[in-house]
Amino acid sequence: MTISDVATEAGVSVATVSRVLNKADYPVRPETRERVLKAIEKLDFHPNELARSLLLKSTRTVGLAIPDIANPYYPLISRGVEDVASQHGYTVIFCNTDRDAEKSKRYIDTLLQKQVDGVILAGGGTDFTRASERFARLGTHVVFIGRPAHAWPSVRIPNADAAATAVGHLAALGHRRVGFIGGLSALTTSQDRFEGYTRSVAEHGLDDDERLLREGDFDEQSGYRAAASLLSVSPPPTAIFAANDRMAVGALAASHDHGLGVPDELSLVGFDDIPVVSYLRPPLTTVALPAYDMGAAAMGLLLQQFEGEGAGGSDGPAVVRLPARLRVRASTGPPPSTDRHPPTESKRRSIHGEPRIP
Amino acid sequence: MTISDVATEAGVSVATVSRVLNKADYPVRPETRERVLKAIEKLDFHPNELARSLLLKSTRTVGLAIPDIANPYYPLISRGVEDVASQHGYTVIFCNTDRDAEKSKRYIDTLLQKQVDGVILAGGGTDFTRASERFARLGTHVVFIGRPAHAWPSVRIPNADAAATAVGHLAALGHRRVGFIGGLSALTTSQDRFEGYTRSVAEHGLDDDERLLREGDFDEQSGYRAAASLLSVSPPPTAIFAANDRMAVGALAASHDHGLGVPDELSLVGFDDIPVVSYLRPPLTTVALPAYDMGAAAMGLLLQQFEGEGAGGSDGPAVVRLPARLRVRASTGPPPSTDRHPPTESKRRSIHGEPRIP
DNA sequence: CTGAAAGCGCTTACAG
DNA sequence: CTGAAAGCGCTTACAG
Repeated sequence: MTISDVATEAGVSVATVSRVLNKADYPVRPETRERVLKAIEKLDFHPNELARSLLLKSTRTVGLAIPDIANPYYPLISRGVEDVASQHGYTVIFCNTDRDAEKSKRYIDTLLQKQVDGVILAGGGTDFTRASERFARLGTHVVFIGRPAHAWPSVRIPNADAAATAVGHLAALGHRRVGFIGGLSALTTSQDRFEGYTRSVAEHGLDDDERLLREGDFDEQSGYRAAASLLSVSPPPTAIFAANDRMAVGALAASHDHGLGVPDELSLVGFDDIPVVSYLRPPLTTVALPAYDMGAAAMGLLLQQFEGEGAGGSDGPAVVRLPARLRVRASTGPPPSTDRHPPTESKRRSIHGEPRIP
Repeated sequence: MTISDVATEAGVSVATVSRVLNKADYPVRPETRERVLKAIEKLDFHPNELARSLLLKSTRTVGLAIPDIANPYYPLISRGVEDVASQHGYTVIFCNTDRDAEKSKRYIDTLLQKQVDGVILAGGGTDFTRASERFARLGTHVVFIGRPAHAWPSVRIPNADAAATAVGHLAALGHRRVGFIGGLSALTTSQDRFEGYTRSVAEHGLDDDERLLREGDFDEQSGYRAAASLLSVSPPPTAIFAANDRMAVGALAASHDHGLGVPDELSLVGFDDIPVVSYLRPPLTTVALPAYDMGAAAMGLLLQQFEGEGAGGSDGPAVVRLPARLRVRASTGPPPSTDRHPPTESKRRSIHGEPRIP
């Protein structure tokens, strides 16, 4: 079923069929157009995009590389990318890299061969640096979600500031010993969140005790273990800040299994605001990231680049900065012995607001 | 950067380049092959798959239509599809239909134009019936995840039996009044799970009270509301079976907010075994579905069809049946007043095993 | 307003 | 062992 079948059926040339298909305003005699439309309908004809793309040098397809769609942080980002793409007639190819160099490379080759118009790279890992140079050299547009190693267009989140705000919230409640469960330390995201923690500890004069630091790998189990280990430190922390929600969920389970009430005996803060955490009991205080918007914005940046093709050098790569927001829920409260540092009235107010970062 | 650039660089014809690229065993003089390889390397050449696919009539691309990747049931299925696809050199295009006829149609047109070799249709909805006929007519292979309206190759789950087993588990614990929170009743999945509930209620002589039935829409909020409403029935159920985990998570939150201890005052069973539920406290008793395997099996069926191209009619469409498994965790226990129906020793044993269904 | 023809980047008989 | 040429299904100047 090709365009020439349609042409035959309608008794016109393929050029005419192509015109009624693609050029709404091209002058075609109304009754000719009508006949062509009828033929298309009758044959249930779908133009072969392969042939079209080959000629037009655009596939209207983009690649999205993420570590793992099964990680609950990514589905919403993906939806954002996908919705905006689909609204503009683009299609998305998914790649789960597992942050594995081998897999990443294979996917990149595939995307290149499929002639994608652009790629969105999320979840970091050092492999992306060389990859993005390759894409760029071959004329494929690149957008990062997160802080890229070099100057690429990107969608950014104030990871450090948000982490500092989260720890500040605990300090305002009267906590002095705040445990930290970090993510994979190779990732800029982890580094930034740790930096925010450190900064806030210094700023509020909290206990600067390296026995309060743990590194997880962003999943529930690592959070469970890290929390269990933190709780055996003496004196134990009265609050724990985890660098993502999944680890915080693990920490919540660990607290429960250790017989500690949250927030009465231990306060808990996560990061990401993945959908389930507001349904935990207690619901989790966390830093909400606009995951859907991050995906949507990344696709928006790509679209912008497609249009600006050959627009000439502007002032540096486009960067979209999206706000994070501390969502205070019931997993945080004053430490067990509040008499040492009763929160002042002004501090208490700041607890219940929803600081926007930045 | 095309194959003729490589040919020029290596001082051979494009035919030769094509041969070293695609025909490992085609006789090419070793030093010629060497020169071609060098040229490819030097130019970082990637063959344009568009041109290749146009000729070969295969894009090595498949479409995956799911309701919503942000629904935690689908990421694992997607991973299964994606991993198997990628292992065999196939690429996956994602489509979030939101079970919306308009969107589904748009996606189907897109997939058809992109000349995908096959599609995997998951999550049901009536739109797929016409869609799959269209695909088939145009030579695109179709595989369903779930029970298709007509005879298509599919990956199946014993929804009814598993639901019956889950309710049977509650009956064995001594429950007589078991509330049911169903999913969208238009879906075969929901219908099957409800049928299992009904069958088990009859089989174990449980209260057959339609005031114990609620319909949700598979998300946490609807589960919360349905549970809240069920708890106001008099007498209230001593256990609730929700047709999926997200609704069960909502029900757990509702129980908590109503001051009911789980499982002491109310037992709760979900369905799906999405990753987070084992980290809830109490961890949720649920029916585990092999989500990853379901995706992997679906892609496997597709691959099988690609190979069996023109193999001639076998005996009906291929169907892969995957087992479900009741995972008994701490959210289920005997009802508050066990004296009425103390579980027997044999029943208690059945509680702690992990029945495999079928 | 319409059509004939070139060409996008490949693969593969066919001929040598 | 290697190359010239046809052709996959389209789009678009160009000519009429």
